[in-house]
Amino acid sequence: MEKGLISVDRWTEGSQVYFLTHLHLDHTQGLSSAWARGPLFCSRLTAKLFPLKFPGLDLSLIRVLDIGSWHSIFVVSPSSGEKTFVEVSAIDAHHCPGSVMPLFREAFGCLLYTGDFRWEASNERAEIGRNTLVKALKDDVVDILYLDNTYCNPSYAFPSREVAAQQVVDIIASHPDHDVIIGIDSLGKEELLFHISHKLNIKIWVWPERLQTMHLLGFHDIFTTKTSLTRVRAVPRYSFSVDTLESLNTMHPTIGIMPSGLPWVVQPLKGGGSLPGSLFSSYQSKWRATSGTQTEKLKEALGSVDRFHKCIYSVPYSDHSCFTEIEKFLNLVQPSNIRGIVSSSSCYVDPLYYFGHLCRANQPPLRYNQEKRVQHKTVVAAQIKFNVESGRSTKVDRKRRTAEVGILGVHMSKVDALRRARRGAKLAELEILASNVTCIGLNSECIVWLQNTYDGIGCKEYNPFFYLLILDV
DNA sequence: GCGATCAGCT
DNA sequence: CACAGCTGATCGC
Repeated sequence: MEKGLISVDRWTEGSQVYFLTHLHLDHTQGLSSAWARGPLFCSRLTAKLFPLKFPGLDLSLIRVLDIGSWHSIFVVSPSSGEKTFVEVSAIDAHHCPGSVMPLFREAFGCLLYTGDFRWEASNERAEIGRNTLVKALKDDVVDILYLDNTYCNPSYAFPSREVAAQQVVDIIASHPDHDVIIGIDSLGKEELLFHISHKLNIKIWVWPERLQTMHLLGFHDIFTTKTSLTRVRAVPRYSFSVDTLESLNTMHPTIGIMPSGLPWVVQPLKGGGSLPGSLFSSYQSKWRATSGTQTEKLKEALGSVDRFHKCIYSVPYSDHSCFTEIEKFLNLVQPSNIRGIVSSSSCYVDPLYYFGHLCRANQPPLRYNQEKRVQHKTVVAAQIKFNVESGRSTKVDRKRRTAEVGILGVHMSKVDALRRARRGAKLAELEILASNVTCIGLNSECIVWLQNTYDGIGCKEYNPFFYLLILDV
């Protein structure tokens, strides 16, 4: 297969055209504000979000792919020097805002790259996605399907996001006097938060950069950075921990909710399928040990909601397709061949293991433009984002550099400050706040307490405490 | 000094 | 374990 034409979610040198499926960090490794390697195709929404994630990026390099419409891209075969074209369309991947599945058609066939995707069957939006895909494919056969195989195992079974969102609403409603902390990422889960806000008629706190994102996505009223306006806060997932929750509970009754597709093994394993025995054992033993029969009662009451800590609920809200959804998707697409995109997981399963029988590799495929197929020898070399284990150097003893002391005694290096600035946090304002802290009502006891708490938890600017005590004074 | 990359962690 | 992500440290330019 000829390399050097097109890369998807891969940013190394050597391609003529680059595609981004969505703006999650693990798909943009290697992409930076200084990007200059070539035209960058993405969805309209991703293009809109780009300046926030990559300020200073040369926007003239961005090419917008509208969902369902076709674009012709001229490329040059590195080997023969021949000019040829690739047609590309985009299907909504329903993973996070702006996420798309690029569909390529060219002389040698048809390729579909799902990126990360969720293929729900039950709602109107999913129906539109399905119709867009059917229309785009027409009579073409997908020769190679690059598949998001994150949950490509029958063990992974979880409900639609609509159902999971209602489970979250039920949990919050059943804790009317509790504060609520929900762990989210920099992009995604907006509809969950919208559902909560809509059903409970409540605003939702998010951190400042996330509010900017929400505004770009068109949400203008339901999100706030003022903690006094709501008891529901969505915080970065990495600042969400048992320690954080326990600390918050020393001040005010607080529950945590983790929306995630990960630890859900609801259905028993069917014949032929097995996961390594250790895969979930530690996770499961954790909540079994701490919650006992209460967990069972809760599971009965709330379906597949689990509680692995007395104040933390885990809800099966996933932005990736579960096994049965992958199956439905494959029944629809019926590709000639499948390649899994996600290979880093220890429970990686080659999609062919479960879905090989759905492939029509033995059938003579009906290809797009048979004539051109004979004339040109170029193929799309979609470079796949494989997390191949590279020979990593052995561990080196690292000396801990003395950290500089920043605002409020929080350890903050220059690197921190830079990263913070890149994320759009207003460092200067925070410093002013800190220097005038007595003027805005925090007494010295409170500051000492804040310093201790802050250092003790080890979370930095996104720590719920931080905004609780500082930004909303 | 800065960006890229790695290791560690959740 | 790791859905996606942050942080600290090192290395090369």
